[in-house]
Amino acid sequence: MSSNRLSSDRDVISELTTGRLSVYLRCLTYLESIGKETVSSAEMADRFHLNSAQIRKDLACFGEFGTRGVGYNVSRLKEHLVRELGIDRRRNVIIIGAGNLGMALADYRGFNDSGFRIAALIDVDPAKIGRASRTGIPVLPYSELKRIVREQNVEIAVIAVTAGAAQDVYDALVEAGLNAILNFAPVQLRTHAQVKLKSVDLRINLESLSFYLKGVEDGTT
Amino acid sequence: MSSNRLSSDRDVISELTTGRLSVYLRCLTYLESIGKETVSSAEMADRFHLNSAQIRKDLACFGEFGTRGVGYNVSRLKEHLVRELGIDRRRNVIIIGAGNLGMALADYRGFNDSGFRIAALIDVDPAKIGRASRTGIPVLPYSELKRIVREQNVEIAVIAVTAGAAQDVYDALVEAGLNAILNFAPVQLRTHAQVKLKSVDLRINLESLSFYLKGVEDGTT
DNA sequence: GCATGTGAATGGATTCACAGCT
DNA sequence: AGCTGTGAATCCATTCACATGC
Repeated sequence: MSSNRLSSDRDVISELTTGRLSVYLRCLTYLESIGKETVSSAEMADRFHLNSAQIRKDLACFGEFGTRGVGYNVSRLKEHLVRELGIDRRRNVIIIGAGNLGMALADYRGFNDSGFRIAALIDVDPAKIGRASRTGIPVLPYSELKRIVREQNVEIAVIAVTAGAAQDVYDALVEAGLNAILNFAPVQLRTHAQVKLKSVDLRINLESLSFYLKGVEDGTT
Repeated sequence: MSSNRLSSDRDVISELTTGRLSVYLRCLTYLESIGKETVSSAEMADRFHLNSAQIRKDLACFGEFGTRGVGYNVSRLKEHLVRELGIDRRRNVIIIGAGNLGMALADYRGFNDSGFRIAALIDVDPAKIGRASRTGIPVLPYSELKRIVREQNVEIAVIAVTAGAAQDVYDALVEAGLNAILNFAPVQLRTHAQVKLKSVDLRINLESLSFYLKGVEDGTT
């Protein structure tokens, strides 16, 4: 079993696992910033409240990175996760819909941070085109979508339009050659295989909280 | 087996199930709007692509609502889900952090829609206090948090502050008596039992897409 | 005949527990 | 002695398949 297995021979890694990898990365970045050189799975498990075996399993997907009896080297593991997550180079992102949400996302730290760059906002509204977000992300015309994607080497799109427009936008994005899309519109999109879609449904999150409160009221906890 | 079992004797219902209930509700609202009176689980399963048995199981959590050989009565089932999700009455929400994201969320349709009402934005910045979002949600001082929660009968809080401030805000919200919190800050909060927390981590979603793209590049699909 | 409601079977993900390395 | 890496065991969710009732 060669250590430092390359990512290309990884077996399918679940969505849940990759989400946790991001969490680990954030933790490691913090640990590195405070000068910690080594960390054990048990220690990380404490920090979030996770199970240490799960952390070891997650990390072991990519080869053996720890040292028995010692733990993991913080910097080395961090660098490795950065590479595995594919954010060791900058990826260009566009946001479709320059409304409230689109504008807010465009200026959001963490969207314009290591690994990602918002290249443009895109809208159909002539009144918005030519303007820019607070931090200076330009609003470009939807009609130019294909050209923008090509010329700016865009890899990821964020859908921040109304529910009614989302399916058309999704189809156009696929047509424009994008393979990764993050959707904020509250609709069930008819998806295209091969194109990775993640959806964030704000409304559902609120309803889930409401459901919880209802349970408390009814005494079901 | 009494039909129309009351929600109070439901067994624990998973997060995954309740998320789907929201989706079904949205679908039923649509079907009602186009005048459909009856729908089968198979029909709904088609619409999203889900398994019909799963839909039946999800719905059966709350008692028997369908008619064998016929399907579900759209209006009746919808009304029932609304009640089960606890949005048959208005719940007041506050948003902590009147930055880009907080402002966008305050004006977001679906946050100010059947079942929810944004009562206020809350911030520490004196320059923001007293102003309002585009749709008129007022920005109130963080120092008044407790009073606002009490007087406005607030049940849900949304954390839209920086990662650094989020833990303090979380603790203050719990202290103020809130039981349901939606967090947008990219941190692992040290949580308090009994308080329901949902987190939306925008950064993790982007990283997950990046990971997918990385896989495509490496030919792992 | 047709669609629900549900026990039984399957499939995944998490956790346990320990062998193996430092 | 300590901590990783991992098969085995457990837990939870989804799917199958069919008895039940309209």
